[in-house]
Amino acid sequence: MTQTIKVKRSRQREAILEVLNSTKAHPTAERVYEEAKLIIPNISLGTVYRNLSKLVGAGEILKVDVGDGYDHFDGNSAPHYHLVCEKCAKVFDLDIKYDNTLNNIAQNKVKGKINSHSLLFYGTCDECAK
Amino acid sequence: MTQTIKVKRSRQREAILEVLNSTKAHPTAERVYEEAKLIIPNISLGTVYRNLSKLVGAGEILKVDVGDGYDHFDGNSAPHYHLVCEKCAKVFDLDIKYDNTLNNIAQNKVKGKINSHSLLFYGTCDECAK
DNA sequence: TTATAAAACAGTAATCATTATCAGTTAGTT
DNA sequence: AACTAACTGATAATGATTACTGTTTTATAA
Repeated sequence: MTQTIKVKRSRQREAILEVLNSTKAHPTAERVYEEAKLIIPNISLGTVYRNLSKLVGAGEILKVDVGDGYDHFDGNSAPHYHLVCEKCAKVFDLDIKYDNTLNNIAQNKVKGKINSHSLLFYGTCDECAK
Repeated sequence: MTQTIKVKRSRQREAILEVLNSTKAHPTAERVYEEAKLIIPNISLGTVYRNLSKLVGAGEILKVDVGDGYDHFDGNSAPHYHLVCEKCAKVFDLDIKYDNTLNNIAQNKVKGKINSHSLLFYGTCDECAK
C-alpha cells in the first residue's frame, strides 16, 4: 500500500525559500522566522519549522549541523564545506571543490556502502582574524 | 583576575571514564548513565552530564556530533573519523589516518586560522550491509 | 464560477535532551 | 580532626523542536 502525497504551493514556503536564497549566512530556524515575518508578518514559527523540514527532505535546501545546539539551513543545496568560526560562531561557505575521493578512502575500509560525507572546519573567520 | 579551579577525583567520574574506555560504541549520555549505574547504582543523570562535559573540556574524551539530536561520546580522544550508519544509526570508528593536509586546503582559502576539522561519513555499516 | 478534498496554516500545547539549582556529602589540605 | 571548596543526587527549569487542532488555502473538476 503506497500513497502519494501531493505538494501544494504555499506563499509561506516560497517566502522561506526566498529568505534562504538571498543570504550567505546559515540561519537557524528562528532567524529564518524573523526574516520571513518581514514578507508575511503573521507567519508562524511552526510553519517555518515544518517547511524547512519539507525543503530539506526535497533536497531544495541543506541542513547544516555545526554542533551548537541549533539546526542551520543553507539555500545552496549543492554539497560543499563549511567553516565554523570559534570566536563569533558564524558559519561560512568554503570555496573548495567537494572531494568524492574522500568517500573512496572510507569505502576501502568498510564492507558497507559509503554514500556521502560531511566535512566541517573549525577556526577563526576572516573578520575575527583582523 | 584569574582563579584556579581545582579538580577533585570522584568515584563517579572515574566510573564514567571506565564505561567509555571499555566500549567501541559511541554512547549517548543516557547510555553512559545506564552503564555507570551498574558500577554505582545511585549515580544521577545530572552527574553523568556534568562529568561528560568536564571530561570533554579536559580533552580526555571526545564529543561526537552526528546530527541525530543526541550528543555521543567517545573514550578515544585522539582525532579520528566516523561512519554513521543510515540504517541502524550506530556510529563506528574508521581506521583512516587523520589527515592534517585537509586543514591546509581550507587554510589556502581563508585569511583566518584553520585549527581543526571534523569528517563524518554516511552510509551502511558492515552489519546492515549483509 | 462554485463545490470539494486534501494540503497547509496559525496558534498553542507537548516533548525531551540538556542545564541549572541547591542542600548535603566528600576529597584533599593544614 | 577541622576546614573548605569541589562534587553529588534529586529535582526543577530551559529551550529548540515537534505535535495537535480547528480554520484557511490550494488545486481540480463539475
